[in-house]
Amino acid sequence: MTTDRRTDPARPVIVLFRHDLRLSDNRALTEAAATGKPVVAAFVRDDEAPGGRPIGGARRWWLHRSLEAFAHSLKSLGIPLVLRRGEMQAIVASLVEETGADMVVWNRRYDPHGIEADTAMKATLSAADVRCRSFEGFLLHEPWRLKTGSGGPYKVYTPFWRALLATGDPRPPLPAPTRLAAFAGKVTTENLADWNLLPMRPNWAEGLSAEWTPGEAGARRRLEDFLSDAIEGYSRQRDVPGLRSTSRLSPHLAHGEISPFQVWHAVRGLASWKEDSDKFLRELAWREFSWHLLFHFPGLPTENFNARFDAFEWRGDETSLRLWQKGLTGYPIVDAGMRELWRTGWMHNRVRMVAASFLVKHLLIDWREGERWFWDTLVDADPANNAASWQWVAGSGADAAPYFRVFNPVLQGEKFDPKGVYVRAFVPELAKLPDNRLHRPWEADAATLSSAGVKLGATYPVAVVDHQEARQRALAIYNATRGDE
DNA sequence: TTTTGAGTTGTTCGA
DNA sequence: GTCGAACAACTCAAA
Repeated sequence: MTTDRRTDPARPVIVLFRHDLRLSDNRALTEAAATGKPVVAAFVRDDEAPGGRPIGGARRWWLHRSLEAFAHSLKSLGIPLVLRRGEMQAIVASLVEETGADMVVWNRRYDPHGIEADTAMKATLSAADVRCRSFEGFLLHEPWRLKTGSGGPYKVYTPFWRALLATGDPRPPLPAPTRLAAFAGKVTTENLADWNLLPMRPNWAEGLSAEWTPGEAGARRRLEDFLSDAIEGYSRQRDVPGLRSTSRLSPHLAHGEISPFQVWHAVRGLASWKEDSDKFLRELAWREFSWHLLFHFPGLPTENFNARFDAFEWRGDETSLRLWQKGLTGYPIVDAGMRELWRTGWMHNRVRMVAASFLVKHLLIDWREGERWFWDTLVDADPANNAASWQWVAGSGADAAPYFRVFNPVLQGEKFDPKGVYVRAFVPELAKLPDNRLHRPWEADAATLSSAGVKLGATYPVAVVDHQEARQRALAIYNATRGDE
């Protein structure tokens, strides 16, 4: 990969940005700075190119804001951000042509389309005698490096985690470059506004704006807040959706506004709260595991990891799918989660499991439908975590939940949101119900309902399925799927 | 090659 | 109310 080919110091180096919209701990950028060559910074978007998967609505909003922030940071170093979209290979070839660059650097991607596109790009560039260098930065461990004793990829999380720990601490993060040589020539850029990433009418992004600050500075602040406010007690409180007890770093990581190296070392460096920081680092390692799986099983977002599930007879019930999407299932914890997702572009992890399990096991709707909905609505949607987690819940995935594990939405609600802080925030029409009926409004007597202003079937839906019946149905079908093959 | 131990996140039932 | 067992086998990872 690395050649000894010399480059001409007067000719520029192109730095490609994709999922790494940050200045600090950005190896490609640091290496470019170290050459002393003039730098051309380009964000190239190929999700809409053939073979790509267009990013969803929530990520479009995020990307717009993140690019604004990133362009601003680069500008403070005297470098404009060039925006292009299309096929990676063609765009970069034309950038080389326009600028006379003799070197291109980037941080690696790990999704199947990204790998393919970058491989093709590299071949084109190398054939044209342009020096290429690619770097790590999105993942702590290159997915091809961690192997089981017999040389294969890991399919179970715990051995993966142990192997990850056994390789020692990942490299420390790099500081942001303090100076970059600007490229004197003119490079045309597309207009961010022309990408139409922001929703217009209706503007559903207000809730997203209220919750998130996309960009490197926002990511850093989120990490600092987490370290000062929430890491202590994380192992116990992370499951309580009514507390701000998780890091909420996922969308920042997905866009590369912060790197896993930065997160790892910030948390690893904490002297106290060992149990809590370990627990959190295990979560970070789940992200690694999902990408490891996607790398080795590129079909993960669309195909059952466990082929036995190909015979599973999902119900294609459009009506209940819509109710689930809108947060109108009649189960308060599920509805709160789905509405949090719609309003803020994010959902608490515990509630993701409950809501996902509900779609798959109570409604018997194909996990791919859920995956698609999350892809469109999550600001942190990525092909690895989203697919791996859905398959995990469905039981078709690697190291998956056993089929008989059917979350009871009432018990989950009462256990993790006992005071109803979460449900009341997102399902205000139930807010006046007492705690002991909040997660099971159908058991409230008429007086309680009426004094709370709740009329089932009118102000809040009647449950779309009965838990016990749905559970029995799921167990029967899952059971049948297991045997015959 | 064979064997062995283990495997994120739960629910329900009956003692 | 609390507690332990059953739920079911299967596959993975490593010795």
